[in-house]
Amino acid sequence: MPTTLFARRLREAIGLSPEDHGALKSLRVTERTIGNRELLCREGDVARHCTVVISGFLAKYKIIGDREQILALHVSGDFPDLQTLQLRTLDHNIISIGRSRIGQISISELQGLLDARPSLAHVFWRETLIEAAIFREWVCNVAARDASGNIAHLICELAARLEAVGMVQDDSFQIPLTQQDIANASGISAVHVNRTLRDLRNRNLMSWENRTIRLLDFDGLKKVADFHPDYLHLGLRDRPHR
Amino acid sequence: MPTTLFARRLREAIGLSPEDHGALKSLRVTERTIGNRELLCREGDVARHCTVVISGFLAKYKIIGDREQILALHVSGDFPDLQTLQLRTLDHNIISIGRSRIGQISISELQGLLDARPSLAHVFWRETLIEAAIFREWVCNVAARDASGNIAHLICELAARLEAVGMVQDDSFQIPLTQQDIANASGISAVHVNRTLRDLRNRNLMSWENRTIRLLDFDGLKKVADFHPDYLHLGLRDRPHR
DNA sequence: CGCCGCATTGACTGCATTCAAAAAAAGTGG
DNA sequence: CCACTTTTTTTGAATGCAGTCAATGCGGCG
Repeated sequence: MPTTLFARRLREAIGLSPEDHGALKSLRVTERTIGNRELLCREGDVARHCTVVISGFLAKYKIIGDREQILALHVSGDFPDLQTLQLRTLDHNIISIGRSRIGQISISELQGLLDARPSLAHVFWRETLIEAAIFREWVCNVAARDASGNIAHLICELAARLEAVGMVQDDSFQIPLTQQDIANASGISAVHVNRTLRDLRNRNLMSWENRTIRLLDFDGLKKVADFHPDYLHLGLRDRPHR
Repeated sequence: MPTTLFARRLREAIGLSPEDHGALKSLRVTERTIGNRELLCREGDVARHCTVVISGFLAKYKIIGDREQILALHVSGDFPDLQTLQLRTLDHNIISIGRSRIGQISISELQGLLDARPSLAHVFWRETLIEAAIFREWVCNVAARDASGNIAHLICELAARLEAVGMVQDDSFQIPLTQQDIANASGISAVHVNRTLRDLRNRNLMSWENRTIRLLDFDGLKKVADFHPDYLHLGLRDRPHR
């Protein structure tokens, strides 16, 4: 059950085989709720289980000097810490933004499943590659785009990823991020984030009230962001070679 | 032969098994030289072979508006495009900086080897995870560090990665990057890169002449960069779980 | 020898940061 | 449910770091 959204996204993208789907569903998953700003794991930790996001948002971040740099956001159906299957120690912190529900799978059990089903291992490897592609785009965001492009891109990406798991309705979706979080993600000061959001609002591209983002003009927003969703590899067009 | 440096790095890090090492060496590799600024592959391409860097430097980049954002640098022993084993189309360009020598392996042959040897597939997956960790640190660089920290970190990372394949001698190593390249990598203007390098030089942390970087005070440079090499997962300390 | 790409420096500009303070919203406990 | 506290958002004003523009110097290569 907790891996349903993950399977859904994969089915759209690569046509996950029934056997692999079944194997996924057979995993024993312990559900847990974590509160707002609660730390799921810490830099230097040695992980014992692997996490899947059931609902809510997780953020990866590192402390750099006096800044708290957000490196990635994870939504329902994501596996934020696949890394721990191969690399012993975590090199970043993971926190919940808002209240989240997660599933935890024992690493050894998952390891066993992947050994038994190499095709499933490939699916997880593929996830890692997509996460890397998202990091690359994130680098472009913070390094090359101006404030409005940067933030618009962040919103477009979240919209596309939430859409892929059916969490966008009426061009709207919920996010519990504060403007300070956006600042920590984009490398822009919180004050300037506020001004930039006002700008996007005034141009009738989007609204953001009550933790709900509404895409008033998604095409316009994509244009500002220079957003091309190919890097998310969500569509059927981009199946793996096998 | 062309995978020797790759194997060397892995042996240090995870104690690559003799069988996997042998399997790697058995791969048929076509060597090629590519000239300075020559494009190895382009965004949107469908790759037919997988690349290993034998010598020289490759850079991944994307065009964002009027900027050319460098996303990653690859040195001897790296596989820059493992992604193509799982994701059909490239989402970035790869170029040679300076003259490079690369090896090309047919994707289907490599795919076959990985299917036959799941433990080797794990090794490549692990490589992907480390690349992702490097991207995360890159995000910190461009988003959270100031100009001198950013550039110092870039140099520290290159030093550590080149050291791992034995390409640092006398605290010195060769790089063919121009200051404009550093600018494209770090999101800083070329003029400011120049000033920042002068600053690092004046503080007797490093020198950079004739395409050779000399680490005059590596510890001091690490301090400026806030460099902690753990994320590179180079040491024996961080073996995978299996 | 002359060209061209790269590095270097100065002067000016401007965008984003910082500081500060008020308004609004959200959370908390009686 | 209301009063109180805390967090978040919003705005203004001043500052400063890094960007742009432009000119010169340097060095390698044909």
